[in-house]
Amino acid sequence: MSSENKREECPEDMIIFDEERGEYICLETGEVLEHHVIDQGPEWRAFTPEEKERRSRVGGPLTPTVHDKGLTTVIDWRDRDATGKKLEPKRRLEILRWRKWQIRARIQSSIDRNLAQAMNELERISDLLRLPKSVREEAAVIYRKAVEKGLVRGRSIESIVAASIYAACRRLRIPRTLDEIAEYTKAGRKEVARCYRLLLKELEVNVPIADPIDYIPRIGSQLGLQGKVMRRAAEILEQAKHKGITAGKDPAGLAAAAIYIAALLEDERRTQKEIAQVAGVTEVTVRNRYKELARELEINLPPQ
DNA sequence: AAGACGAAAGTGGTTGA
DNA sequence: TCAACAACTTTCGTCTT
Repeated sequence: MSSENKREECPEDMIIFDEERGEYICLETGEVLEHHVIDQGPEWRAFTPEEKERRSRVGGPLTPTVHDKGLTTVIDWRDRDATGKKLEPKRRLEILRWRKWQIRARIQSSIDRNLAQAMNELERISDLLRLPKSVREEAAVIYRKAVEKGLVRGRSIESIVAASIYAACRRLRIPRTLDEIAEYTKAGRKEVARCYRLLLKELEVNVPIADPIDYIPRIGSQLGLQGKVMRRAAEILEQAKHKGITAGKDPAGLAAAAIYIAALLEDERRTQKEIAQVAGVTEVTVRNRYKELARELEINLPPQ
């Protein structure tokens, strides 16, 4: 398809994935490169002999988000056989025992039990946040490592799961704030943040520093802004980064401020309040950041 | 009436002795 | 472990559109 060609034409670092809409967007041209990419699920074509070998077995794809990697058989709860006939009482008892045994075997060790529960949590939170599959799987891998290292002992599964999700988002550069994730946990922001720091320290999970530019497509699309506004905002942030005035600042706040300025310049004005709300910061922060950006970069704002 | 502005005081997290 | 510190928030009165 031509959209694939377009994506190749675009320089790598200028492509941004807007996971809200499932689109790849080029920051240079603002062009939508690929529509409706919901997530990158397993690819079922096999190109090499080994791949064929790996994929020839029956069953779903192996996936780390199911605690046993999706390999269990589930015995139906209905007391009927494959043809739908009711089972004989004796046979029924046998099946009952079998079912019980299978459940025990499935959730055998404490690690497995832990993972089973954790994966439920992971799915729950990921669903609420509408996270793509790639993040869920990354989070599952991180969580698994945490369990294996015994980091969960003494802490709630939920908060470690939330921390894993946050780490996965950061790794894959899918901007989600800690607050958004912590919102769906009982543990609260503070505890999740502590677990997140623990994960960083104890596992070798390296996380790229949060880039405010990553927040632009999300905030921009939620405000219904045109591509040119987002491009302008990205330019502003790029300049700011070179000037070294972005360090230590909340990336969401910086992105919000850049968008505010860009929207003014492009005659697509949005109020500080609107922007602050979707960016998850206050108006005051948007104000402070945008004043600073305008001053440092000597941007002349149009008179209102 | 709504938006923008900035001062002042409070919060939570980081850093360095 | 404690205090200093920067960034951010909350709140509020004032000015502008």
